[in-house]
Amino acid sequence: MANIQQVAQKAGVSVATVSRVLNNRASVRPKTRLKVENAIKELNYEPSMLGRNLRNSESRLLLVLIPSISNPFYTEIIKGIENIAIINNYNFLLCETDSNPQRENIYFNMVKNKLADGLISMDPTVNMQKLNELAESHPVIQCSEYDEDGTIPYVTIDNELAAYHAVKHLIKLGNENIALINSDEKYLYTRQRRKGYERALNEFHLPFRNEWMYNCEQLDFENGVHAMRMLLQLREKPSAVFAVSDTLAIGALKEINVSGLKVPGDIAVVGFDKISFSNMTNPTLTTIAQPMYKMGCTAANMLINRIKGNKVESIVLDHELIIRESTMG
Amino acid sequence: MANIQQVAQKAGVSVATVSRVLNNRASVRPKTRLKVENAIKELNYEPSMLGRNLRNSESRLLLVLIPSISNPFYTEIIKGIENIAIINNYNFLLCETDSNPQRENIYFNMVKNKLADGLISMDPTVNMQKLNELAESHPVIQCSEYDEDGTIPYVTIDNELAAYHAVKHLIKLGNENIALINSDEKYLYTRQRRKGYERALNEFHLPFRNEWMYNCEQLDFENGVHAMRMLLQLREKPSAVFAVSDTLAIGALKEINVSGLKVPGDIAVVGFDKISFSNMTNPTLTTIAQPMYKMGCTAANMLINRIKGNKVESIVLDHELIIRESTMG
DNA sequence: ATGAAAGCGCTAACAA
DNA sequence: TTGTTAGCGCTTTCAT
Repeated sequence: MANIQQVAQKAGVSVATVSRVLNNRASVRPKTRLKVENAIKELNYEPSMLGRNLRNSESRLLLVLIPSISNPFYTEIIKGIENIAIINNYNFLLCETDSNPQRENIYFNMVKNKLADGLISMDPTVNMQKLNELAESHPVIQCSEYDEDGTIPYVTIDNELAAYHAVKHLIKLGNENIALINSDEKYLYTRQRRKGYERALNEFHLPFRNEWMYNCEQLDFENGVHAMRMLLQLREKPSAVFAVSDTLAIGALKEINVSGLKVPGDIAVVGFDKISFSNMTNPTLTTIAQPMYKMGCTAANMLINRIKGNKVESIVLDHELIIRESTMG
Repeated sequence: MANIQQVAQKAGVSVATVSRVLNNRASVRPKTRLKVENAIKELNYEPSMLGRNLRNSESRLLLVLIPSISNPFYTEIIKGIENIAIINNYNFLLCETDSNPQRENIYFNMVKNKLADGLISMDPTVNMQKLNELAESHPVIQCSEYDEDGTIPYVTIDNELAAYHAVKHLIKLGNENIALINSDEKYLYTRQRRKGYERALNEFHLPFRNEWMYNCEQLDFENGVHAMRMLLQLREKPSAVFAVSDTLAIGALKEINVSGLKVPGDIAVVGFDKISFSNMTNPTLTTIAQPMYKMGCTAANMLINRIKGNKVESIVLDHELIIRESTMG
């Protein structure tokens, strides 16, 4: 593999001139440029980013932390990040942490070791202390889940308001007994969405029962099935369910179906996230859409700004209620 | 940010000794090692991979080409790759090509530019000529889809045999009119699976009709719905459907449901891939499971071997028929 | 417009 | 066991 030296030699110029051609600097005579370009072609030369990166002390690589790549929630956000990254000539590395601190550490170290120029965390299980520590000396942005007390800039939606809208929608349809299938209270968004749920119930003076609030450890299908099974065993069954993720809601849908009840006739269901599969269920799922793509773009832009050394402010984006069959008689 | 020089100075040793400590070389007196370790701690030193990588002329980064990260088909394979990568102290970059040649080029260039040490392609739409070209001078492995005529090593399953098994299963259940919802014939796996379908029909002397073979451009839900709609409009309807992907099959399921027919009572359905959602449908989906995780591990091991300069041979892995509700009365 | 040379941070060959 | 030094491939400053 040829290097810049050999190109310079073959073209009969200095390495500095070759570098100038490579970087499209203006101050090169067209004739010289041509000589260099020919040499590059003849030698099949490809510049090594290893040398360039060391010299410029940058890697042009961004890290994106997610708990699991199989979670469809993240796909659109990632596309947004990718889009902005590519426009700005950055690459990005999708880092699956599996909520495993060791994995997390690998990626934190990549930033510290200059293998990456910055990091976007979308992992709600991330070690906040370590993340804050990293952010002290390196560019870090949080996307979706964030630390209320920390100083790391974030992009998110108003989770409380979104939950409030979802529950209000169910109330307006005439439901009075509304259950909440929620995530673990250790997550900020869980607490925020519960608040929104409670606010809607209070506003309409509806009954509030602890047994209608079910907390799951994971946001997956099985937990949705299980949660719904529990709710259906209650003496006083809910007539509507708000699940804080579509996968949970799809699990609930399945269990309602299995038990012989109908959605939305017997029980209405609202999910959260508008994952692509939420449109493939039977019935299709009413859900809260987050502006995923925009969120990804915003996060990436914030990070790149950070890397450039600029100050960036946190941003709260709008959500939208998507009404589909699971709440339409 | 401190560098190796400053550590050496603070510890009162040479940079070579610091390097030895960093790389756990044996020939360092415990006392000296301690001095260096203290200096590292005091200065909060983190070695720069930029320097190390240039010196070692390696990036320890692997590229994984996929058409779309939102395709659940790839998740388990990726986990396999990740696992092996981490064990061997490699990182990997998930590269979404969107079947866009320009994107593809970015990633090919990363390998040429030494920003990545090798590449695993899982993209059936990849430009085979360019891939073969790259493989001439750089480590490349194909996973799942491959080039029959090329010389690039690959991991895959026996697609023809898998399709044969799926169709035979439907035949054994008493089905005689079996439709095939297939992908585009430009893909090798499409042609291979069609062959398996035809072989099973031939073996049992079953009718073969062109109108029962439906080719889709994309393997998504909407195409499955559409394909099934076409099949249901035929005068002679099939009593069973083999779809070459679960997302297609789930679309077919939906359409059958909408049309008032029952699965498997009226029409039995078999999918392909065993994506996680195939277990969440109603009824659950009979499908062909590929050893995804193993496939990923195998591909990664092959690539790392390639990078080390070893010769590697292509590998064909076993598949498995997973019988679930969509074919069980 | 072009070249010479320093240096980014690290590893390893060689010397001591 | 430790130090000295060259050099990985590139960019950029300073001369010319």
